[in-house]
Amino acid sequence: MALATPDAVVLELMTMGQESAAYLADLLRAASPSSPHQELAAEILRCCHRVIAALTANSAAGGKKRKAVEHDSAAAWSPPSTPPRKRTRVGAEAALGVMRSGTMEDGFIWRKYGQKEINGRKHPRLYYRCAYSHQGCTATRRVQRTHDDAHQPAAYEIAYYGEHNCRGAAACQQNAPPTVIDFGSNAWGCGTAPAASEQLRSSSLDGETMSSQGGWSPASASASASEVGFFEAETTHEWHDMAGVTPSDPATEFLDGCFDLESLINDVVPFDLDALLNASSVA
DNA sequence: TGAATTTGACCCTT
DNA sequence: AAGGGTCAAATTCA
Repeated sequence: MALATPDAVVLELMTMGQESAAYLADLLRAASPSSPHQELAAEILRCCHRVIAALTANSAAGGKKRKAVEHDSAAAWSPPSTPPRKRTRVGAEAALGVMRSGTMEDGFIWRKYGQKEINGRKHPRLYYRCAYSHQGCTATRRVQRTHDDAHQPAAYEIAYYGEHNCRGAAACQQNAPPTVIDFGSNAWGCGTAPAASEQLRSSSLDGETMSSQGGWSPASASASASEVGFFEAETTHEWHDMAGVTPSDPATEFLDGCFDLESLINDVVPFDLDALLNASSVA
């Protein structure tokens, strides 16, 4: 699985947006050659082009490269008689994907192996590894509850490390129910298999139990995991509202894509998009 | 009784 | 030295 930096993610999504906008412009042109809405589509195209140009220039200038995950699984599972292995810190930069969700479920079977109080965090950080780790699966994840608002459901920030190369992942994918969003990846692309859910026992996290449904963004559904390394999923509750708005035409699809992109940019990408657009228009 | 979870300690990185 | 990730013995659960 390729590492996806926020810039790369934006670039991918912007490219998709650009293609959608072009398609939208074609549709508008075909429907009504003199439609003033064509200008709007053209404006969207121009914006996409500017962002892509700016991002391309930015990466060409030498953006920070994310460190690759150095999971030495052989050493990690060496018997106690061997010398102590060198533990590799899997910091935030090594995460293959980070998501926020209203649920901790993602369809995989995880085994908790640790819990830690983190400075400045109200809730402990939970450490899980794939239940099929004995098959050599190196996938692990870190779950951090992000806020505890009485008016809002729990939100979790989940960072994924390593890749699922176990049979469990394949089985999971096969059993994915219709509610599942396919990310086009065997690493993330499976949903909540009921059997798996029941094996997931509730953790000690405030006595909470895992939700039986995952909440994934429909807008993210068409993106592969390699394209979206970090995205935001709404809570399950909010999801059902979104589920009713099924993209039925290219225009709606495009707007949904913009919504997804907007949240991604607002919540994830640490740069000022307006400034970026201004800079690229000046250049 | 076996499997999963909890939790304090250990160790690595910064 | 502090913070964070992992180990592994103890505990809990089905």
